[in-house]
Amino acid sequence: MNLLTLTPVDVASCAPEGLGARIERPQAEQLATLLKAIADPTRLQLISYINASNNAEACVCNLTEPLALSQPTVSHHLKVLAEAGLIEREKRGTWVWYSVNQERWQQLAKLFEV
Amino acid sequence: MNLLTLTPVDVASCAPEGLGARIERPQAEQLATLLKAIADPTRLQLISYINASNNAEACVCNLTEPLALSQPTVSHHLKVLAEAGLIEREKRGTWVWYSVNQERWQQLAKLFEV
DNA sequence: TCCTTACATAGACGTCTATCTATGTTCTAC
DNA sequence: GTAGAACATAGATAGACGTCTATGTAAGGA
Repeated sequence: MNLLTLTPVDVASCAPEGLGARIERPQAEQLATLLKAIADPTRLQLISYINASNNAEACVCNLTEPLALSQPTVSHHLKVLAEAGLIEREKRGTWVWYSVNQERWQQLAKLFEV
Repeated sequence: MNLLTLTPVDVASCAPEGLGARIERPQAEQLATLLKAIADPTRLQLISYINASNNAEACVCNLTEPLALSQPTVSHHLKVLAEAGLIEREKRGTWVWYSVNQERWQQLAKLFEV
């Protein structure tokens, strides 16, 4: 399964019941796609750094230095997160501002409800 | 980072504040290890199938057929989940019974709290 | 118009992962 | 103690992933 070729996912419809029932293959694949997006230390840090910034938004140039990664690498991870719908992208002039999609983030919590 | 060489993780200490603060590298790596364990469609299905079984436990031979996977492949995935502390293993005679570690599962929900 | 800055894309490379077949181990039954 | 059943481990292989360097694109300023 390729992370980058899959479309964003409606989490609420993927796992409306948490672990209450068997998860069948298509839903399991959609959920795994979403979880793969955050199952990376760099991307977890990116999300938390964005969220902890002023106005809970950050541009790429604010993230490369604290993470000690090249700009293309940061862009790559942000793209993965954006394609999973976990962050949002807004271009303002030369800068691109990223923010966490709080609603989608909270939807993920439903998977862990019993 | 190798999933199988890392020791289980205390989730509560990893992400006690959800996204409220920056996640630093060591914690990000521990969390990612845990998330990688469930960021796989087969393992998500295994967890849900185990949990939906009688007494919320299942042996390997109950899981190979519904998932259409070989026995060694199922064993491999169960090992990954067990090493992450997400399922527990109990040998009774010839059979080995696996069950979901509900407490740890719910701890993961804390990551998604705002 | 040209330069600089901010960001994205392309391509390459080493590592990790998911699966398989083959084999080992442990337990029960006869 | 031998045979069979249940499960684990080992080794191999194809594909995916994270990172980099190099390059492209778009916006702003002199």
